[in-house]
Amino acid sequence: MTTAQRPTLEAVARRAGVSRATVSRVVNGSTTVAESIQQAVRRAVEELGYVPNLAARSLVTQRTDSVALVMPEAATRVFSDDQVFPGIIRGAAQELEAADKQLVLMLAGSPAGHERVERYTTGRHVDGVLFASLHGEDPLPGRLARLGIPVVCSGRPLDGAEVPYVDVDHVGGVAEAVRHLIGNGRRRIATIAGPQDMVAGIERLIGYRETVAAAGLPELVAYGDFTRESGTAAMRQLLAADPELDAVFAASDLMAHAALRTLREAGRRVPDDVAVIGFDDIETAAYTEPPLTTVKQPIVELGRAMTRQLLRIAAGETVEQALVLPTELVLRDSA
Amino acid sequence: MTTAQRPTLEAVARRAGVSRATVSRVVNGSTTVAESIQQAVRRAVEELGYVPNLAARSLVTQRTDSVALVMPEAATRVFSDDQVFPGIIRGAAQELEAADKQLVLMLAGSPAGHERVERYTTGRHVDGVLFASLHGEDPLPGRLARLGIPVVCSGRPLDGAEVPYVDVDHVGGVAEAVRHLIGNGRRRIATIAGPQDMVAGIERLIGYRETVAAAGLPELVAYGDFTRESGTAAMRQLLAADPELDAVFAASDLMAHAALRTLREAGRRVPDDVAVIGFDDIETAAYTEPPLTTVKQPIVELGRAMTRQLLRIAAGETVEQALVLPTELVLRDSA
DNA sequence: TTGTACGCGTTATCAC
DNA sequence: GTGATAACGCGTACAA
Repeated sequence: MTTAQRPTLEAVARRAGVSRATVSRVVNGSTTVAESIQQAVRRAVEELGYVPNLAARSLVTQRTDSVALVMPEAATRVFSDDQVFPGIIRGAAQELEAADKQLVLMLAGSPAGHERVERYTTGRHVDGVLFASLHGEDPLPGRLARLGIPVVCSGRPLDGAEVPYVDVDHVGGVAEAVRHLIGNGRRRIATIAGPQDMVAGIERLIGYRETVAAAGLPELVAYGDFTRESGTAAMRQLLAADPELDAVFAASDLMAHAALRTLREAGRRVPDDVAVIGFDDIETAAYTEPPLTTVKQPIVELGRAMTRQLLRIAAGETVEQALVLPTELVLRDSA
Repeated sequence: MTTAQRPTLEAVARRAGVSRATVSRVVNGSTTVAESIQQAVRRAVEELGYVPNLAARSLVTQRTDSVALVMPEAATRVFSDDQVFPGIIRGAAQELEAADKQLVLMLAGSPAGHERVERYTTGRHVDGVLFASLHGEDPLPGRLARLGIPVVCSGRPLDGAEVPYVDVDHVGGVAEAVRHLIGNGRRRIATIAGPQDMVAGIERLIGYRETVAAAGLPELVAYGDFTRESGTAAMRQLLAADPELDAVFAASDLMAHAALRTLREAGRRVPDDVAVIGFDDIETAAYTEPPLTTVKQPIVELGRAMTRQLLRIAAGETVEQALVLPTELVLRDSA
C-alpha cells in the first residue's frame, strides 16, 4: 500500500498562497472570493489532485450526504426474480445521484444484521433511512423517526408507527384485476395470497376479498410467499380444494408463473379453462406460456418517490404521511 | 427535526466518572481496563444510548469501514432479470456484514455519475472499491489501484490494467456446453453472442469459437446485448442466415429464453429440431418452455470472492491477480 | 491501569 | 474579500 499522502486543504492553501479558509470557500462555491484568487486556488486543487475529506467535513457540518436503504434479507426473496428490490435500489440511486448523495445499502437479514442497522442509523451516520418492505412489526422505523432521524418506508408500517411511507395501490390494483375476471364471466375465482406478515401480502388479499365479496362470489384462498415454489404448492392446494375453479389471481408474477405451469400439468387450458392474473409485471410476464395478464406496479418510481420524500424531510419540509402510487392492469393472454 | 443532541464520548465519561480516554478504550474493546470500570462505562453507554460518531473516528483512524461497489448503470441491463448484479450485491453484502463493514452502492451510469464515483473513491472515503462488470476500457480501476486504493474487479479489466479480479470460467463453461451439443450430434451450431465491450460477452464468444473450430464445424454468430429483446432479433437473424441450424448457444439465459420463443414461432421444435443452451442459470431457466439447459455461474459466490479478496488487500496481504470460479452445465430439456 | 493533551481535515465565526 | 482561530468527536502517544 503506497501511503500516497492525500493533499489537504492546508497544502492547497500553501500552494495557492492563500489561507485554508479561502480554499474552503472556493471549493464550496462561495461567491465572495475574488475571481483571480479563485483561479489560483482551482489551479492548485487541480495540480495537487485535492479531494475534500468527507469525514472531516461531515464532522463539522453534521451532515453525511448519504442515506441508508435498509432491506430485510429474507433468505431468497430479497434478490429473487421479481425485481422488486433491485427496482427500488435503482429508483433510489437515480434520485440520490441527482441530489449528489451516496446510497448505503444495508441488508438486515440476521438478528445481528438488524442490530447493526440500528447502531449505524441511530448513530446519525446517515442523513436518513429508507426502509424497503418490512416483515412483521418492525419497531425500527418508528424508533428512528422518534429520534428525529428522517425515515421513509415502502408500505405502511405494520406496527402502526406514524412514519411517512410510499406504497403502490395494492387494493385498487387487485380489485381491477378481479373485476376484470368477473366481467369475463368467471365465477369461481381463487387467489394465491402473499405472506401475511408483509403489507403487500396483506393488502393484495384484502383487495381480492373485498371484490369477490362485493360480487357475491365465494372466496378461495391459498397462501404463498411470493416465490415460484410456493406458487406451485398453493396452486395444487387450490385445485384440490375446488377442481372446478375458473380463475386465479396470484399476488405475484412468480407465483402466477408457477400457477400457469401447474395448471397445464393438471390438464387445464389457460385461459380457456382457467384464467390467471398476476401482480408486478416483471419482464418475464411477457414471456410466459401464455403471456401473463398482470397488475403492473411502478417499482422504480416507488424507489424514486421514497427518496424524494426522504430528501424533503431531511431538508426540514413536512410531507404527507402516505403517498400511494397507481397500478395498471396489463392485459395479455392469460386472462 | 428534533435536534436531539447525541451523547458524545465526553458525556459518557462524565456520567461514568472517568476520562474520555477510558471510555474510548472500553468502547473499542481494550483489555487494559479494570473490570469494575468497564461495567460502569458500559452502563453509562447504555443509559445515554451512546453511539460512536463514525466521521470523527474515521478522521483519526484513516479508515472508513465501508467499501464501494461500483456498477455501470447501462440503461436497462444493470437490474434486468438476469440477477447478475443483484447476485453480486448480495454476495458482497454477506461478506461485508461478516467483516462489519458497510456497502456503499454507486451506479456510474452517466458520465457525471462516473465522475462522482471517481471523486468519491479517489478521496479515500472508502477502504476499497469493487467494480462490477465494466463496459469498454474503463481506466478507473487501474487509476485507483495506482493511487494505492484497494480495488477488485469482476472480470479481467479490458484496458489491461494490473488489477486483481475474480471471474467465472466463461470459456470453460461455454466449451462444455458446445461439446455437449456436438456430442448429441448437432452439427450446425450457432451462437447468440453478448456485447463485445464486456468481458463476459467477449469470452463466451471465444469459448464458442474455439470449440466449434476444434470440432471442424462452421461458426454462425449473431450479436445481442444479453437482453431478451436483443435475443429475439439475433435469433431471427440466425434463422435467416441458416434455416437448417440445429443448435444455438446463447450467451445469456434471457437471450436463450427469447430464442426459445422465436424458434417456436418459426415452427421449430426444441430440442427436436433445434437444441438451445443458455448461460447464467437464472431462476426462470427452470420454468421456460421447455426448461432450459444452461451453464450455471456462481454469481453470489463471485460477489463474495471479490469482497474477500478486497478485504485481504485492504489488510495489507497480497492476493493472486486472477481468481477464476468454475461453472457447471445444468441439463434440462432444451438440449 | 488511568488521565492529559494533541491532532485528524473541515467549516464557521469572527475580526480585519 | 480574506485570514486567524475555534470547534466538530474521537483515538492514542505519552506521562503519571
